[in-house]
Parts: sequence; structure tokens; C-alpha cells
Amino acid sequence: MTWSDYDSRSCSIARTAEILGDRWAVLVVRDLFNGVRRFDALQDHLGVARDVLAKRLAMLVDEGLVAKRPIALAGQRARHEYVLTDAGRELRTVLVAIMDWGDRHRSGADGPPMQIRHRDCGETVHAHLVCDAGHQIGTDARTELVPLAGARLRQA
Amino acid sequence: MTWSDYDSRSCSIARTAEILGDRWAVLVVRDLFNGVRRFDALQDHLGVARDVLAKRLAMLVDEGLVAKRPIALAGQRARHEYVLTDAGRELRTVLVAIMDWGDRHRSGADGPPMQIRHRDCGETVHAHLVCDAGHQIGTDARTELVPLAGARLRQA
DNA sequence: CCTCTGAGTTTGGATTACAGACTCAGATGC
DNA sequence: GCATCTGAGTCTGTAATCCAAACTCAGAGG
Repeated sequence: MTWSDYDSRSCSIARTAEILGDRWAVLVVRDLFNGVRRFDALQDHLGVARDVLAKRLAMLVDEGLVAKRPIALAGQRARHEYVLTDAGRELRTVLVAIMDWGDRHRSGADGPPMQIRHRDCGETVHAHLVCDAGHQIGTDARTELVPLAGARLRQA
Repeated sequence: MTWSDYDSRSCSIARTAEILGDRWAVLVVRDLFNGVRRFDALQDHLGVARDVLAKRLAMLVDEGLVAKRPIALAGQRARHEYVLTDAGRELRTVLVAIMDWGDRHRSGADGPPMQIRHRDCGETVHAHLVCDAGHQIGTDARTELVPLAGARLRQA
């Protein structure tokens, strides 16, 4: 049983990529993290076509990463806003890992565009690989992939 | 200067999503990590259309994440294989973060399909957010986004 | 009544994805 | 020598997406 014998699609990476494997989905989640909540604000900041944004938001709501909430501003008719659910907020590690990579490999001459700071201590936040025994996992660390009960062999 | 005043595209997440913001690109990198190296093997395992795979591989080579190497098997004509470059291998944190999320939120009744183990100690590997002072950053931790020299304001 | 705004939906054309057939070159079999 | 096989794509025609711009719709303001 080698890696290739397992079904490519019943893999947590494949399942997540089904949702986030789209430029706009990632950027919508990023903007939601950064406090952009309304349709027009997202559309304006991202520059995405309006129908595509509508479709992505509907998908993200459908997948439970985003909630569409009514918002009643004083003396105005009902609006709504989009906010991340708990599941959506748990993507933070993914976004930071993506940002770390971009900072290292796609920064311009002026260096990285933004930094995430831990308010309590002022230090920069990064994503790291760690094993449950607390060892840092560098690019050189030896790891192995072990199939669990949820693994599925591919159909012949 | 709020988040929305900065150019959405000159952001490390946007730049990385330009490359990985595609279902197949992510899965190709995942399979390369897992030792699948040849065109037909990738095509067969992923089930992607051949022209799309060719295009994604060319893009990944172009972006410096993947190298196309000649490989001379004894008594056979020259073949080649695709391998991750150092930059490509540094995506491991991203992939593990994506996998962690999928494990938590998209596992079936049987639980997660795979587990990454640290060979030295046998414990599971996960992606975590940590600040440079060593504090764990949970979903509740307060962080702030600070623009650096590489930040670009958007054109009006 | 006219206009404005937020949040989409519709439309028509340009891209991209997809599955399957086709190509090409070098090895292999007879 | 000729037909066959194999790896690694490329080509083709159709289906699905993307895109930008225009349009819709409902409620608030003037």
C-alpha cells in the first residue's frame, strides 16, 4: 500500500482544496479576517466580478465557513454582513502559513508588505510545524505518512 | 490607513494564491511531496485532464516550486521527473495546515484519513501559530496587522 | 416622484476545464 | 524491417467559468 493506492480525493488536503482551491475563496476569507464584512466592500477591495463574489460567498456559507447575518443600522433598512464562523476562523493557521511563504518567496525589493503581531508581546506571528512531543519540524525533519481508519483505497 | 486602503494584490497571501489558488496546483504539490514524480503517475492518481496537468506543471516550474529533471533509467531512453525545489518544499507548513483543517472539519465518520508522524519520536505533526517570543497563538489571541515597507496603497 | 444605495442577477463574449483522440520518438518483439 | 508499446505530452470540440458592464429591486431620502 503506497500513497498512490489511496484515493486522491478522500484526503483532507483534497477536501479542503475543494473549498479553498480558488484564488477568490482564499482572498474572501482573508478579507473577512481583516474586518471587511459587506458585499460591496469585498467587491471593491478584491476587484472580483460581482457574480463570482456572490457565488463564492454562497459556497462559503454553504460550507459553514461564513455566516450571513442581518445587521440593523439605526434608521436604515435591513442590511447584512458576512462573518467567519468558528470553522472559518480556524483557517487562520492556513492563511498565516500562506502569508509566511509569500513573505519569503514573493516579496518585492522592499520586503514583506505586512506583519502580524502578537498584541500581548509585540512579536511577529508565524506558522510552524511541531509534533505533539514539542519538537520543531524543519524542512529536514524525517516524517512519515500513516493511513488511519478514514483512509480509502481507490477503485481499480 | 485601514486594511481596505492597501492594494489587495500586493499582499503575500494574494501573491501565493496566484500560484496555489487552484485545486490542481495544490494537489500536484501534495503528490510531489508524497513521492509521485512522473507525469503519467500524477495524471493517473489525481484524475486531472492531461492538458491541465501539463499547464500546471509548467506554471510550477516557471514559478520555481518544481524542477523538471532528466532521469536516465538503465537501458531506457531519457525520461524526466518532477521534484520540488527548496521553495516548493517550504510549502509543507501550508499543506499541513490545510490538512489539519480538513481533518477537523471534513473528516468522515471514520475520522481523518492520514496522519503525519515525526519519525524521531512517533508523535503527530501539526501546524501551529507561534509568536517569536514563543507564545502559542490560539483562536482567541489578540493580534494586529502592521504595514511594512513592502505595503502598497491601492490606486484611487 | 425622482434619486440613491446596497446587494445582488443577467447578459454576452473571452477563457479555461474536461475527456478522449492523436502525435512523436525511442525501445522492444518478431 | 516493420509493427507495437510507452511515456509525455498536444489537439480538438464541447461544457463550464470568468469577466465587465448593464440591469433589477426594495427601501430610504429629498
